[in-house]
Amino acid sequence: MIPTATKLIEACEKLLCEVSSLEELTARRIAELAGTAPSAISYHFGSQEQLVIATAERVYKQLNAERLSLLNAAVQRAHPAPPALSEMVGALVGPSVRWSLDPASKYKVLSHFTSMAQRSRDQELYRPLVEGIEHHRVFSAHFRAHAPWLSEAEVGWRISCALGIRSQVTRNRLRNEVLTQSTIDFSDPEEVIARIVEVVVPMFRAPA
Amino acid sequence: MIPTATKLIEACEKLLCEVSSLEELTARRIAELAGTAPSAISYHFGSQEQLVIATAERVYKQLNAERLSLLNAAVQRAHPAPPALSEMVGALVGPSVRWSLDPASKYKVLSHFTSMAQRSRDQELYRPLVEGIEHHRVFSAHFRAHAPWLSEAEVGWRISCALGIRSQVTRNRLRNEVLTQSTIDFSDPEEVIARIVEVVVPMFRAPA
DNA sequence: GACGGTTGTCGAACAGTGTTCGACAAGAAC
DNA sequence: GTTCTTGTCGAACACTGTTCGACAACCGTC
Repeated sequence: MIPTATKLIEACEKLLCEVSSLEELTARRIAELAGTAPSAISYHFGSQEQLVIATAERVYKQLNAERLSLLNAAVQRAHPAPPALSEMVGALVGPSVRWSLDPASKYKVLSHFTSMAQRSRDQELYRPLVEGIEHHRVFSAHFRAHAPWLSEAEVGWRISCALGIRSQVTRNRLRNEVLTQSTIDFSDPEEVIARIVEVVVPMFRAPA
Repeated sequence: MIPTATKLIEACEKLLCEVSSLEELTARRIAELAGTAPSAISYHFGSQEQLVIATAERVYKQLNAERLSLLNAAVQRAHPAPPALSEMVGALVGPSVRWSLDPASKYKVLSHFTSMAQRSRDQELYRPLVEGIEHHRVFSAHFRAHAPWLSEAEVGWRISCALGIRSQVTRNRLRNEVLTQSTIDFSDPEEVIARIVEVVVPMFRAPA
């Protein structure tokens, strides 16, 4: 017997993947798919918004696990030397880029979630998720081994920049294609990752 | 006598600036502020969504004008030499960064607009605005003078990356503060711009 | 076994949303 | 004077997320 709360999360996740716009995600449809009543959402999660947050949290954990697993694999391969900068950047931005281009992935849960976070009236709800960046600290340590002239904060800033570039390709694909005159194939994740590596690596070079 | 359509745009703009969440932007409030009936929105613009698009378009034009004016000023100052890379990057990302930190600016119109664009069911409505990048072409030309080893498309890609980094600071301020351990004052636009310049300029260096 | 109390489920009702539609008015064109 | 267009308004519609009271199922305690 699956608990209703779990069934709601699973229905919400599935619906978020199918739907092309958040307007199509309604409490009644979630409840129907979960085989329960709409009021069950409020009862178990407080609101529909918090149900979506709980759903996204699960997916985020999977994404971050994939990042760390890629990073660890790179560390193992290069051991005892530190892994190449390009491999670390690839581990950081690779999973999101691949997910965003894979229709079978759960990436749409995340993209819908971030757009919901921006629209919400109660920003506090999102604080715990936004501040959860332990996985980034792991990256920070390895990056510093490659760029000892940068402080931990400076490395953190560059990680943030890399993620900003990643968002630009996963969110504004159309705009990117216009700006690059379609010379980059933004439907090929490996090419996109290579291009990101190309601009991010120089950020870690020693100052001239 | 101001036409009703104009009054609606102005009311929408004002409301978008005051409001902290898009949920607070309702047809009835817009109509009330404009001194007309809610149905006037559908009559003049087709839908509330299209009214917001028309409102955002006006603001975008002002932002892009400011960018080009900064770029031209830099060109004049440096003439006949090309302006410094840092000044061009500043002209590109500076206006959005300053607006986003100035409560008196109309930046909230734009941030609400982009979050609405992501949620919409009808992406086609936004295509004209997203594809409008003539102002970026002007930047592209000047960047190339500084980095002749890059193709126009490669320069466009770097412009896109710079804008992605910009979005990261204007949208995810909280996350940035955590990642950089509050060593960067993200409420000071000039410091933020300097930090962006610091990571973007190396992207244009010649390959090693 | 009988009894409260907790926990969960359901459906009706509520206040709110954007949009549609028919009625009506003002003005221009003929 | 009539007809057509343009614009405005308010009532109505279908929909939204959430609340609330009724009811059922379970649990521990007497």
